[in-house]
Amino acid sequence: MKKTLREVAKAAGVSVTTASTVLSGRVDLYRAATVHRVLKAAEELEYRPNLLAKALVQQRARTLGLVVERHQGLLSRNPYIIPIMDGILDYLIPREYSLVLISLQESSEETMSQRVFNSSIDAGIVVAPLEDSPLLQWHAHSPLPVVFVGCMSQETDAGACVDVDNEAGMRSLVEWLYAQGHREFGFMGGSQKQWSARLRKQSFLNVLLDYGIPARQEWMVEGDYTYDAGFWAGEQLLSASRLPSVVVVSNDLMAVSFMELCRAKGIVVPDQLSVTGFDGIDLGQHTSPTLTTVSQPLHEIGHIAAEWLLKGIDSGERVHGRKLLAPRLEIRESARVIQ
Amino acid sequence: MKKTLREVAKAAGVSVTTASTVLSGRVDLYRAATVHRVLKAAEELEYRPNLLAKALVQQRARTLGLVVERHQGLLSRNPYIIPIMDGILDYLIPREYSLVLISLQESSEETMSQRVFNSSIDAGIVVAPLEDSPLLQWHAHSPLPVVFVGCMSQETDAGACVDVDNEAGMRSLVEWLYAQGHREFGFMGGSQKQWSARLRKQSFLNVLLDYGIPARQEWMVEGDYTYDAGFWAGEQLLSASRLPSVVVVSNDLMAVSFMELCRAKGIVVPDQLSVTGFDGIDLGQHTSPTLTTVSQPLHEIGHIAAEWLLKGIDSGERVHGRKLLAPRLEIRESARVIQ
DNA sequence: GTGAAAGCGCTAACAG
DNA sequence: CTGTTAGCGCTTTCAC
Repeated sequence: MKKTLREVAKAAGVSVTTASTVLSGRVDLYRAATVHRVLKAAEELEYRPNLLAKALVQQRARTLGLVVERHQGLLSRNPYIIPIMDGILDYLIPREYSLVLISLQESSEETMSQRVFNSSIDAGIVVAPLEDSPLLQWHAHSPLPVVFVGCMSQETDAGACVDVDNEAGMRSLVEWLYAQGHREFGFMGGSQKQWSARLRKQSFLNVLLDYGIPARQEWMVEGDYTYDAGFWAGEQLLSASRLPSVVVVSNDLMAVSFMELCRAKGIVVPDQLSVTGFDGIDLGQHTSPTLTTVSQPLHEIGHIAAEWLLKGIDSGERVHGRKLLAPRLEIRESARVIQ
Repeated sequence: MKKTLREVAKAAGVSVTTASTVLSGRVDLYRAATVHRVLKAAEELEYRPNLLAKALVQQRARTLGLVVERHQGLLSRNPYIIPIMDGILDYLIPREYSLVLISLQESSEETMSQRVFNSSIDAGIVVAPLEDSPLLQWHAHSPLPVVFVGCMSQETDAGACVDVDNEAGMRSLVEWLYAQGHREFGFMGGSQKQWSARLRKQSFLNVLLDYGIPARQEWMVEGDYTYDAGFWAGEQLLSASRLPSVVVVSNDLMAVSFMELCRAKGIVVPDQLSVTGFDGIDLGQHTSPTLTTVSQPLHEIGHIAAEWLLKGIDSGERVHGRKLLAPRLEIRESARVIQ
């Protein structure tokens, strides 16, 4: 059924070594006639190399693992992962690497070891783990290269992370809002276990501080980045004695549901209340009003993560470094000028 | 560094065979003491089996491939794939199978063989290939089990497909529109190379026929399921001498951009024109107006495809059969009653 | 109950 | 230039 190298070698009348070498492209080592016989035999037999065997002997699976925790629900509920996947794949495909999806239902150390380090991957990309995730202790469990996306690894300098510059993004957004005349800021954050949520909140507060604007407690609420959170955290915020002029929401998904809540309550966005998001997911372009937000170069993040890992795999050197990519302020309809 | 079975065996003072057998769970074959020694050694050495080696010897990689063509662009542009992936993963994870993503930039027979059959998968799930895709000739190239999603395989009875019942879905939608008083139907189809697009269009026409409503040519346009197509195919439709009362769009993505086009042109949906979609992607719930559509049980489709394949792999029998899942009519805001 | 031996399909020294 | 030899780490008859 499935043809092996040995059969090709036999058909070509050469040794397995010769067949292997020729088929791996080092063609100049052999006589043209030999090369030709091998190539022809392989062609005729429709030979397909067994990558498993190759991986075993070379100790290299040519496969990366994309590890996502599912505390936030399914992939469908984490729309920002998809463009990252595209970026990874675009880099991997021409280099003949594969991507396996590792989705952790619960991320105990146990499951992590089982599912992540048992899988035959050469390296991993970990997306947005929570602060207490065992995934952050990756290197304590495995020598495999890893790049963290959407967070900074705890480890002093051993880790590698690529992320959007959350601080710069939040700053540019708030400064822009200030320039539009906003002076009363509400904020809906994400779980403080989420690295990006902490940074965004901190940065928001810093900018307010710079402007000498006090952060009013009843306008500060905390959700968990999920669609549902926009509603329940939103309810809390809207119950304040008075509304701010703008609510800065820490991610797009919550911003979208928060806008829906506003509509349901008869609060017109942006006329009565401005709302902004963060991430730049596609959805924000289709809501009404469209969402003013800070967009992440997600495709590029995936690309860079993959690039670093392949380099690390090839060189055998540890992958480390931190790269913060520039965010882009997307000015759309959900935030308005205050006279 | 990485511990092997041999080291475990040595540490436990048993043979590799014994260690292998014990660790594979057939514990009753050995003396309790032996079992215990092996287990303890494995634990202490933090032994992780090399799945590559296991796969090689068992001729089973415990991996499924999700194959998508990229004629429609990146994954980010095919939002319906994500819930399918979730469905597959939910089935695979507890069964210790992995999922690798195979995204074909161009699907010549060449790349298909290279990328699909070269990858170490035990079976494949092919999502919505075009009519002329070599992927449909899967069995001519490989004995591996495959399930087609979102299309029927050409092969007489050899193939396996799971899909939403496009005909029933379209019928229920059009019948509902008729019941709302609509008599003038426009239609924006997908590429006729796409199986689902053909079915949906045919079914649409059939229902009109049943009602004795003529299909007016200037109200029939064809896009290609992409976001952009909603605009260009939409332009064409809106240039008709007169507008229908409703435009039935063949997928949600085009319906969304078509609604945006209408808004840009000052045509109020649904007051001046009703619009409906098909697929039930999340986006449709967040547009304004929200999109009336026919939703597919995508998670279930993924689940069933994975289930069939694992059964096929285990039994060694060819996977075949066709399963059409019931669609659900989602009545939202974009289509209205005609007095 | 347990172990020796063979081999999955391939690559990589090392001879010749 | 080409072939022989030795494994990669594991499972699996088949003896003992």
